[in-house]
Amino acid sequence: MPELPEVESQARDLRHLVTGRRIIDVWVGWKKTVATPSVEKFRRGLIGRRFKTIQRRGKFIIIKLAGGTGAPLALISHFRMTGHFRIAKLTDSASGKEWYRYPADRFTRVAFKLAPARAGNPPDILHFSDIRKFGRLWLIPQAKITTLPELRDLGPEPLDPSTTPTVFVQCLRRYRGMIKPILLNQSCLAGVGNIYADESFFDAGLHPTTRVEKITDQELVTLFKMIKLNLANAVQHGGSTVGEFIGMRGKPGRHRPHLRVYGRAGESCKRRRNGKPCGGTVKRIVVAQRGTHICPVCQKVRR
DNA sequence: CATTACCTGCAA
DNA sequence: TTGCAGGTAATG
Repeated sequence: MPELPEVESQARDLRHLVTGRRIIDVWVGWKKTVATPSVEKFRRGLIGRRFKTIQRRGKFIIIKLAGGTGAPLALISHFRMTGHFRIAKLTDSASGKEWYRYPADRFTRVAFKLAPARAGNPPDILHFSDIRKFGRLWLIPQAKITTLPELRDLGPEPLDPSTTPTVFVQCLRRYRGMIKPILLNQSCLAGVGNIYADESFFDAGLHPTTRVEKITDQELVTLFKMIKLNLANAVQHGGSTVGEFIGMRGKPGRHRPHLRVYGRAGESCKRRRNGKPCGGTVKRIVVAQRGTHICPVCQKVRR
């Protein structure tokens, strides 16, 4: 579920569903999902604390916790390829031992049992589900959020007004080589992944293998605008959902039909000029070991 | 730079 | 059975 719009959608759902809720138990089914600290400290740190605020940074979700003794803590998540949160009610009467399996989900790696929202209600289970087990969770003091290496080296937020086209262009000028891998490395913008990179290159009429040093400032500004547009539209639609459901209650994102190249190999290009279709066929190539989708008519290779 | 590793499921 | 998947870190 993983690019900025999908993570933003999850963060918003979390905000509505778990803000203020208290964690009363934690189950860890795959130890490596907990990046830091040890599983025991992770459980001890979380139990008894409440979800206070929920923010997104790039593809990370940062949950600040309240309560407990000692330094205030933060729970941080990264979904990588298939991670996502889901919430379910623990209405089963046999809710004792295997509460984390309710409802049945083979892919739950970590589960958080939340105290009932109101007396008399059943507890809720917040599942961190992740088919491929690449997703990670961190529990660290809030004071260390900005120094966590994974967060420290992130570029600016694409949709933040303080991230101007100039900021973007000047950052890219520090690099040389193919534009796509540079854009995907998160250091000039945080949150752009494979789908929205391909869509933005298409909209900007840029071939993803073009070397940055061969791209003019003006073209980079256009690329930046297209990135913002694609991300903002996708956020409006609740993300793109490619494989699994992404909504916290199982609702998929609605942006998929708006994609113009990603996942459309072999189909006709959607671009029209003066009302006439471009006539090209979307092609799948490999750039920096990632599947890449282009229209060979709209996006010319340049050396 | 490119390749490999981390994992599992699914479609061809 | 092979290749592919929304990501990133580690290693030549």
